[in-house]
Amino acid sequence: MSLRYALLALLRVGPKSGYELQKQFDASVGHLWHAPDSQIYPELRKMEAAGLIEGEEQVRGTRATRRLYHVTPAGDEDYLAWMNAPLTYARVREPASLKAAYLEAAEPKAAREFLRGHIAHWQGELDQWEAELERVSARATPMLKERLATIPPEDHDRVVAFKRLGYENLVDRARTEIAWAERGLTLLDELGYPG
Amino acid sequence: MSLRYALLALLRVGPKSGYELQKQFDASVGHLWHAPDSQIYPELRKMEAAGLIEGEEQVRGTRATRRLYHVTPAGDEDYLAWMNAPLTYARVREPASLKAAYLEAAEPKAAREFLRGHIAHWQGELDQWEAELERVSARATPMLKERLATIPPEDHDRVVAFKRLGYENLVDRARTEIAWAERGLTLLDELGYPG
DNA sequence: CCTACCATGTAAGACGTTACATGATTGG
DNA sequence: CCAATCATGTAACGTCTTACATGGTAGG
Repeated sequence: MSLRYALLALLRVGPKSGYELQKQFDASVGHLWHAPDSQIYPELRKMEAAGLIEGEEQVRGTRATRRLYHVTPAGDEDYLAWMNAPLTYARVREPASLKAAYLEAAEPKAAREFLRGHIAHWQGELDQWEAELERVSARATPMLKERLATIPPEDHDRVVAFKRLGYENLVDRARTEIAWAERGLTLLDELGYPG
Repeated sequence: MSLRYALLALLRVGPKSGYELQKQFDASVGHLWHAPDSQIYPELRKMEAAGLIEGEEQVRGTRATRRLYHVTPAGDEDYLAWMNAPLTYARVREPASLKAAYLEAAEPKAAREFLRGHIAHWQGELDQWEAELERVSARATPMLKERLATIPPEDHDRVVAFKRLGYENLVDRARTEIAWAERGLTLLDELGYPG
């Protein structure tokens, strides 16, 4: 259900086409909530059917069209209701924990590669999120610029602070995962696993 | 796909019925990977069809039966292949980050409640995982006892160490989430949100 | 006899992934 | 004219959740 609200968050900044949403998704909210193209278009249609957004058919060249979507008052209301409602948490489902808990079944080499891979994965994520955090702090991302342009200057700091908070959650997460996997590697050393 | 390997991990310890798996799931792997009853029975049937496990029909009383499943050599091989293969990581999908990043849209009271709820949620998880970590360290959980009984004593420490490692991942995660949300509350204070 | 527990599912729908599929326009 | 980019989807499949549905047995 969060895809809907991720899309509404972007559309509330200004009207966009499915294609634009798809691109900006990857470059902004996509860091927080990934969604493939094939999910965005159908979801937009569903949201339109539910009256949350309205698409305006626009001509492009001679034959092509594009649908420019904008948020309706009902959509705005729905978004705010979601923001004001408590979040429902999904039960944990952590493949890495599951694997770690039974790691004695893996070959020593595979065990070490698992932990190294874990570090590599989260380091990659961390790099991206830290870079995005930098860009947000510098108010340098296109979406953020567009968004700040629509609100009074005295609110800018607040908006940036919350955006930072969102990314910091992921940065913290990645750092924790890396530190844990490094402790795991130390454990393998202690257990005499070949390095 | 991890459900399959969570079930195999349990069945490798000893043969069990769907019902036993369901109960022990909640009390052991369920902490690492939640699955509802309605998913376990069909998955067991699929695994049997794939030749990974075999079910033995047992009589219970006069009319009732139960299926006791045990792992086949093919199932064992499949499990070890999974343990030795690199883990594929899913893209991030963090509703809490998403919400935090747009928290200026929430009412001040709702913003604070969101962060307090986040702390409450992860504190609840943390309590459970820490308790389980204690039980694992004391080698006091039924599944672990059953498991240790099947392997040579010199391997016990190793098995316990990995089990601890798995739970520590979740403990670390919960602590990080709590610390983050507390920083978020401090931010709200700084922004002059009513408390 | 009755209650708690043992035991096993189905059905509908939401959500997500991967792969496939097509065509127009703009700028060089 | 060709490549990059704009633009919009469908199809098939798998996963997960929620709710519904049924009956037997063991122990007091």
